[in-house]
Amino acid sequence: MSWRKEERRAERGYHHGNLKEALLQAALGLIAEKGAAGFTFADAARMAGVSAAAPYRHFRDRDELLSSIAQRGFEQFEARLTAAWDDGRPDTVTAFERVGRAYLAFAREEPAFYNAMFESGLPVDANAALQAASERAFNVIRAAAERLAALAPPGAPRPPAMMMALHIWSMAHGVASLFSRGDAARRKLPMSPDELLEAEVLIYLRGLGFPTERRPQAKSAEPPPVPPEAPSGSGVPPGGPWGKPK
Amino acid sequence: MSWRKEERRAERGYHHGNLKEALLQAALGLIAEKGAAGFTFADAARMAGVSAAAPYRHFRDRDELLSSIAQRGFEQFEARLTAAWDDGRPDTVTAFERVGRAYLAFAREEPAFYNAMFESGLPVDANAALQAASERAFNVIRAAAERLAALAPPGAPRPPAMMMALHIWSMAHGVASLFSRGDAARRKLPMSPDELLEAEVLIYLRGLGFPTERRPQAKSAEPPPVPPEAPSGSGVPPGGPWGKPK
DNA sequence: AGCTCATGTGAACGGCTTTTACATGAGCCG
DNA sequence: CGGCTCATGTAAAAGCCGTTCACATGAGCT
Repeated sequence: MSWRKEERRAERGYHHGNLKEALLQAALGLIAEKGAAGFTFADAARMAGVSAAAPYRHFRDRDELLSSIAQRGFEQFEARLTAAWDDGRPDTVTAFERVGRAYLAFAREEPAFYNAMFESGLPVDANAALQAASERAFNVIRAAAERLAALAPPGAPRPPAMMMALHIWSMAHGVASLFSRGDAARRKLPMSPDELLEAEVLIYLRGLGFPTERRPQAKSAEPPPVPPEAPSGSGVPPGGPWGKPK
Repeated sequence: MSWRKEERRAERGYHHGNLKEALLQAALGLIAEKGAAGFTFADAARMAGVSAAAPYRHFRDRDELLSSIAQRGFEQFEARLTAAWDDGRPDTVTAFERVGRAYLAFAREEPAFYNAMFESGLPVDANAALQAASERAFNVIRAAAERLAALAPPGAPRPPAMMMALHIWSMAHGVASLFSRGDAARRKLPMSPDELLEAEVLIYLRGLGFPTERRPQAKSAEPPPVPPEAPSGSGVPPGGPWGKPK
């Protein structure tokens, strides 16, 4: 197999042709394997079949490659959250929970992106484009929270949508960081991270007085009536959001 | 100032006397400054005034030093959470929220420990002692949740204490990670991380049907009556847990 | 065909981690 | 007190990484 390098060189010639992309892909794989801390610029170059100095033609330094990956991650993240939200269909609460699950799914299925985005220790404001991408992703949650806030039961003071969005974000991020990723997933739990987060969000929404049942809503007209008997029993499946304790 | 090294050597002689401790302290300072990723074994040695090879007499490798710090961190963390809980005085809900604030305070005031414990990327199960220390810290939250669960309003199904503990942990960790530490703290927020977490926990507890007012409770006898008018107004300060929207 | 400039190479520097052979001296034993 | 021993520290070296620099290559334009 020692002809590999020469052959690769012969195949591609002196110039790679698409090195930037190849480096991003290589780095993605390496980060998925060994984490952002273990990832090495030289390794990525080797994997792409170029010398250790070549990457510097495309990235100022290792950090810039990392933050490029983080930026892409935020873009894909935004796309997945947007798809999960699906403009609040079929009803706001259901869609909202789907966003929560999408958050966890992303953390689980794209560990490299998630790592670069949230665990690589690179400063949020290092790159203006990065920060913007991060904000766009958050804005999906924020917009969803706004729709949800608009459905708040009348009478009670309306919760600020921004606060709700931050709360949901912190729940999803907390569960993902602690229980849903790599080594952390090895902590033994009585339930899956998905179930854990779903219950958490349901209880939270109930605390805000929302009906937490899932059924189609009027488009955006009158909010469904809150059962007058007591919000604590409103529409939650029997046993509450956490199922029956055995 | 170039006599410094020789003088230090003269002061301490060939043997340091307390190198292990000195290295831990040096590492703590370095991690606080530059994060666990930027921290360097060689730097710690330099700071302690010894050669780069000396640390290997006390730690198998860099990771072992890191996990020693994480372990100490979990011990101090446990102590602070235990103090905050204060065995549920003056009432369970108040004490519970104090635990939440203690979580954030620790993340803020001991960034080096927090970093080593949660952000250094070292596997949770690398070290049995580390894992045990981590579990002891979590058990404080768990025990508090158990006391809280015992106060659950009668009639409704009782929430599993373990689940509550995990929920609270994820909220505190999410807020700390996203908003309360280093670079992340630079995200602009409409409220302080402490307020954010407090509101989050209050809403969550209300979602479980808990009275979220703060007033002395009977020792552990009958839970205070839930005002029959509506849990959504029960004891929460005017404006709800989030203050008045302006 | 010739030129130019983006892209890739190899060598070199300094720094880090870890290992190895050797140095030192604190504490114990006789 | 004298000598031994072993924990603790040192210097040197190997191997890796990030980064820079002068130089090579060849794709695309004129």
